[in-house]
Amino acid sequence: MSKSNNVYKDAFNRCLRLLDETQSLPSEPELGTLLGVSRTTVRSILSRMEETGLIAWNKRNKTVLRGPRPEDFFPEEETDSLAEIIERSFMRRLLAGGAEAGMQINELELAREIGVGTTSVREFLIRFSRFGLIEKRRNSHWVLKGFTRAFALELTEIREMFELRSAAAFAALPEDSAVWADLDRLEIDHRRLASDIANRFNEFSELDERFHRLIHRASHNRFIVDFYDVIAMIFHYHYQWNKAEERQRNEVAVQEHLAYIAALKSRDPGKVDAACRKHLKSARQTLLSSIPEGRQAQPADGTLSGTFARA
Amino acid sequence: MSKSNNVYKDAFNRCLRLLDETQSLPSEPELGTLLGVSRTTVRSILSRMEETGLIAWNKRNKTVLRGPRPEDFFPEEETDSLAEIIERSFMRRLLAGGAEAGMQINELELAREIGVGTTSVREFLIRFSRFGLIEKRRNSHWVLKGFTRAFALELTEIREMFELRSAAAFAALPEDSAVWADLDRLEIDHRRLASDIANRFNEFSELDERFHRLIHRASHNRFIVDFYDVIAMIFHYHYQWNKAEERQRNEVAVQEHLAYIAALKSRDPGKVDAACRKHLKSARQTLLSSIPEGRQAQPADGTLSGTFARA
DNA sequence: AAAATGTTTTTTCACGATAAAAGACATTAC
DNA sequence: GTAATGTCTTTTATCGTGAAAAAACATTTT
Repeated sequence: MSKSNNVYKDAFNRCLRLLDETQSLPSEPELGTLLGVSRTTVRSILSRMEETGLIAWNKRNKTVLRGPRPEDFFPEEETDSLAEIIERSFMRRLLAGGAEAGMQINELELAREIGVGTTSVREFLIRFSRFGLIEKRRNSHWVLKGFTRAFALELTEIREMFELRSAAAFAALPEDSAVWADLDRLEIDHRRLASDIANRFNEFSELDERFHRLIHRASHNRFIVDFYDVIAMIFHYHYQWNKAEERQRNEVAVQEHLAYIAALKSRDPGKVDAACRKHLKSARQTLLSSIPEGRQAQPADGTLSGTFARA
Repeated sequence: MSKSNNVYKDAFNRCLRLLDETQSLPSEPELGTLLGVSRTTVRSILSRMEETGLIAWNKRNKTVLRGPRPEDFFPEEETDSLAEIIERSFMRRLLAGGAEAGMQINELELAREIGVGTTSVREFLIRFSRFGLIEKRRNSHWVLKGFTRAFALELTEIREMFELRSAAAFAALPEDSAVWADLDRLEIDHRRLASDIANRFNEFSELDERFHRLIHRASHNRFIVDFYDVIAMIFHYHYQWNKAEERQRNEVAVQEHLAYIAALKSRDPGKVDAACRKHLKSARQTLLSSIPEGRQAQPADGTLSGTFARA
């Protein structure tokens, strides 16, 4: 089957949404930049839009004939990249329980269960290994290290080290740096969210990532910036998984962020340090409380069929 | 061609060296553990040893008939794994010069030049990406970030953060921890090397890695331990590449290590911190001095054929 | 002539296939 | 009955192949 055309389908859907706003589409290169795809893909999109009567296309003229209808869109599930499909599938298994430290991961079986080739699974596992949750035995299988309390503690230890340093670097940035405008924008978004937290509390996770990435970037250190991928990934699944008291947790976090932002704006190293520490401490608590320590217990004779097999 | 049998060949060579020391070989499972391979591979090795008249093999009896001769060994270059071959080849290109920040890396061409399949190259690049020297453009090529001064500074910043913390944790380890014996052994090896530094200075890099890995392990943090892979990789190639004043540099480093070891043994946090800082500072200097800042300059019309192409 | 469109080439992504290596099961030896 | 050997099965490592997507080149339009 070689390669799915999800890049095309996803870009097509995004292009459809663009149609609502304008009378005619821009040039091919411009569309390419806008959608983040090559001109080859842009032309495929335009071809289909012409075929389905969405636009009239003649060279530079791309006139919108009608607005997009629901049936024009490709189904959501066809727009995901293989890597995303594998990651979701893998994480579901990992968090579903019954996946404990020490278990073996079987590439072939994982591939079969998800319905993809082994190569894609192998590449996924290699990429995923940097998150510290799995480990490769040379010439042999992968071993699951488990989403344990130890993992969470090690992760947060580094996070705190990195963020304290980044926050200090942030506060020391010159007055005319562009980051202060970014920070202002974030502050406004935080205030907006805070004022309607009862309804929009689930929008916090996106804001959270934006905020912390901005701070980490101030370190000007690629290892610190890259490490935030690990945190983001863990928190992403953590948010999906642990919905207990979500509203209240996020409400607290928004307030901590606002205090943290104020401290940064004051540019007082002591205040920054204190606000940063306070927020990181409660973030750690939140993460730790979501890890049931009792998960280690398991039926001793479990015929663990599936991807994760007893070692 | 599917898969080379380098695991077998490498294990065979190592097994040959074992032959020199004993009259008869141990059981198959035991040999497997000793060589770090499966019994399947052990049996292939024994088969060949029987065929070439090295041993007489009858079930449990594996009598050594003669010592190994040079022609019994497989050639060194056939014992390397594909991953090693690709890494060496890639690093040679990277350090050979003409490889600057911003250049594109072409999987297909790299694969052709090395004479391997694209899959292996892809997997190598994914694994290698965690070192922070290359970066992937989604759905497109890899970009070389370059072995620059900025890279070295970012690397050492993290290293210093991690090692200071690890060293402090090390010194706080209980008296009965096994690490103190490891440290004693390392101290002895350092003294031995110091006493004959004029001849054995090139043995330092191996000792260096052993020492720092021991310290990092005291952090009990997988991210810190794993990060040492980045440092080890960089220093590995750096040692091969920059031979200038190697003897003198290593001589200094050995003495710093000894002072560092003494500080750890004193378990005085202040002394540990000072000794660690001092050594890390000179390590950073060594690394920085080996990066010629002028490497940015390049002929403007360079027809950069090969793996790294102008962006 | 700068920037678009039209066309062709190259590269990336993903698969199935195959030999090497690991692992599991069955049998024999001590 | 434990631990080895002998045999068979499964998994991993690697390649070649082909479609999707990008990139390069050629031509037209403004």
